[in-house]
Amino acid sequence: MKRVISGRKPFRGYQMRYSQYFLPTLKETPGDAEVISHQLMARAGMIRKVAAGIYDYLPLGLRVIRKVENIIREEMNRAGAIEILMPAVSPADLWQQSGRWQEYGKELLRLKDRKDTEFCIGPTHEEVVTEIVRGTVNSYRQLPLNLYQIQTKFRDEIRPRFGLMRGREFIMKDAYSFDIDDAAADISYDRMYQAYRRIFKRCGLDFRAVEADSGAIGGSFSHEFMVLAETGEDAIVSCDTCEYAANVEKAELRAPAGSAPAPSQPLAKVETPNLKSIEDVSAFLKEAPGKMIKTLVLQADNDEVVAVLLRGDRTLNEIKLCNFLGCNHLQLADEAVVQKVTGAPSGFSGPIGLTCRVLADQEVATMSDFGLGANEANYHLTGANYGRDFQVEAFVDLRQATAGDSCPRCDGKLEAWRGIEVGHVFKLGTKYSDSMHAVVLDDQGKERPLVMGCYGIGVGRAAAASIEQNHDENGIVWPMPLAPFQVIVTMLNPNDEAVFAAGENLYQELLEKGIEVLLDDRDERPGSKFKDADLLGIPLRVNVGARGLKEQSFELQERRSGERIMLPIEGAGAKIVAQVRAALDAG
RNA sequence: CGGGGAGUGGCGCAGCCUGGUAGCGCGCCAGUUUUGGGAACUGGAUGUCGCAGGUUCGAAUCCUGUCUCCCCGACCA
Repeated sequence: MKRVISGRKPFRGYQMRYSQYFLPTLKETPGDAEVISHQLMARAGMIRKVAAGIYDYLPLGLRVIRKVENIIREEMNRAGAIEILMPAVSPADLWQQSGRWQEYGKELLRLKDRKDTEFCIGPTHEEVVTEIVRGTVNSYRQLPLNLYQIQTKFRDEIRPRFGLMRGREFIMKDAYSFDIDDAAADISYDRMYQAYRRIFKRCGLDFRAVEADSGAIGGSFSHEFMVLAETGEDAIVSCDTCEYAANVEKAELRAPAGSAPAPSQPLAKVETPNLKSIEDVSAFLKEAPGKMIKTLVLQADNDEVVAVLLRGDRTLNEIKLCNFLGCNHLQLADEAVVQKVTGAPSGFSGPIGLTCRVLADQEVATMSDFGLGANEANYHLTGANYGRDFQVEAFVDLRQATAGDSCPRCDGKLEAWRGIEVGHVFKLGTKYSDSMHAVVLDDQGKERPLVMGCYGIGVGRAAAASIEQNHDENGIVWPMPLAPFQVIVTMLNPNDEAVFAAGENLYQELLEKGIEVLLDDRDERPGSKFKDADLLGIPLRVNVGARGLKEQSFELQERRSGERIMLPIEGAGAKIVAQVRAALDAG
C-alpha cells in the first residue's frame, strides 16, 4: 500500500501525515532573512515571501497564527470584549472626517475604485469602528462597549524587515473601548491591560509591560507589551526592585541629588586639531567623556533652532525634548545652521556665545570644571563652569535613561533590555469621538462625546517574538500553547511493517484523544526526519523504531531538553496526553 | 526618501573585470543498495541570465533606462 498507483497516493483521511502534508522545509537559509525568527520561519516552511513585507502563511505558519489568535480571542471574550469584523478597505471620507487622511502620510495605502472614489487599506480602524458606534449607540445605558477584531492590516512601511516582525501586511487584533467618561474609560483600559498580561503569559512569552510615550495624539496614557529579546527594536528599562518599567523614549529620570562643586579650574582654550567627537576629544584631553559636555544643535519642525547640553557620555532623548518644545520632529541642524548659530563648524560647538535658545539636561547642573566646544574650529575649552562661564534657559530632563540609573519611583536601579513590541494599550480620550461626532446622552439627557481606548496586538509578531525567545542551533523550540503540532510521531522505518503498524496505532490513538499530532511516515532516513522535527520545533517527539519495539517500547524525546525516555507501548498514549496537558496548563 | 549592495533552475551561489558551448552545491524525478541524527552510486529533468532598449557578426558579460529585492538611518502591532 505504500506503492504509488498511477501517480497518485491513496487517500488516507486525516492530512496530518507528513508524506501528504504541505510542509516545505529548507536546508539552507534564504539570503534575505536577517533575524533568527525570520530564518527559522522560512526554513520550517511556515511562511514564504511574496513581496517586500508581504508573506504567504503556509500550513504550519497558519497553525501557529491560529493558536495565538485563539488565545487572544478567549482572553478578549473573557474580558468582555465582543468580536466583530470590519472591512479591510475603508472609504477616504471617514478618514477625512477624523483628519487622518491628511495626517497619515505615505504609510496609508490609498487606492481608487472604478468610479474614482478614494479608499485606503486599513492600517488601523478607529474611524471605522467609531462610525459603527456613532450610528448605533445613543445612550449611556449601552455602555461600556468594547469591540474587537482579528484582521489583516496594511501599513506601507518605509522599510519592512525581519519577516513577520515588521511586515507591511500583517495580522492584528485591534480592540476599541467606548465609555461615558474618563473614570469608566480607565476601568476599560485596566481590564484590557490585565487581559494582555494573561494573553502573553499564556503564549509562553517572557515580557514586560512598560509605560510608553503617548505620542502626539494626546496627553493620556499608554503601555506597551514588550517581549524581551536581543533583536528587539525597542530599548526599555525596568526597575530591579519595584514594578516600574518604561520604554526609554518615555522613562523619566529624577534630577540627580546635590549641586555642582565650586569651580576649581580657570577656563582655558586648548587646540584640538580636527577632533570633533566626544570620544576623540576626551581621549586627547585624557578626560573621561563623563567629564565633558556635548552641545547638540537641533532644528525643530517649526524651524526653531535650539542647543542642548548633555553630559558627554549621555544620549539625547528627542521625544523628551519634543515634548518640552511642543514640536513633532527634531533633527540635528545642518552644517550651515551650526555655522550660523555657533560661528564654527560642527564638532566644536559649546554653550558660550550661542545665538539660539540653550537648554541643558538636569544632570549638567551637578557638574563643574568640564570640557566643551569653543565655538571655534579646532578648539575646545577646559575648566568650564555653569554660571561663571555661561547660562542656560533651563535645566530639563532631556537624556535617555540607561542601565544603572536610579528608578524614578523608588530607590532601585534601572536595568536595560531590548524588547519587541507585541502589544500596545492606549487611552485615546475623545480625539475620534470629537472629530467624528460620536456622542451619547448621559443620565441628564446631555450630549457627551464617547471616551475611547484602543488596544492592539501583532499576531504574527507575537509568533515571531516567541521564536526569538525559543530556539536553539537546531531550530525552533515551541512552547506547548503555540506549537503547530503538540506531538510528532516519527516512524524510523515506515517500510518495516511492525514499525508502520505501531506508529499508525499511536497516531490514531492520539488523534482520538484530541492531541494535535503529525505523523512522519515519510520514506526518508531517520537523520533527515530528526533534523526536520527539530527544525519544526514540535515539543514532543515519539520515535517508533524496530529497536524500541523489541522491548515493547517507544522512545519519547522532549524537544527543549533533548531528554529521551523509553515509553512502554502499553499506556504510552495516555502518558503522552498527560504530558501535553501538563505543558499546556503550565503556560 | 537619503546612502550602500544584489537580481543567473525551487533554494544557496559561481561566471561578468578580459563578449563566443550557462555552470556548481542542495533540492527534484527514475533505478539499485541503504535505514537511530540531513546516505552512496548510476541515469535524468529544470534557465525568456529581472525587464526594455542600444553597441556588436555575436551580450549573462559592455552602455542607457527601468523595475524589484536586500542592508544602514527617521515610524509602528
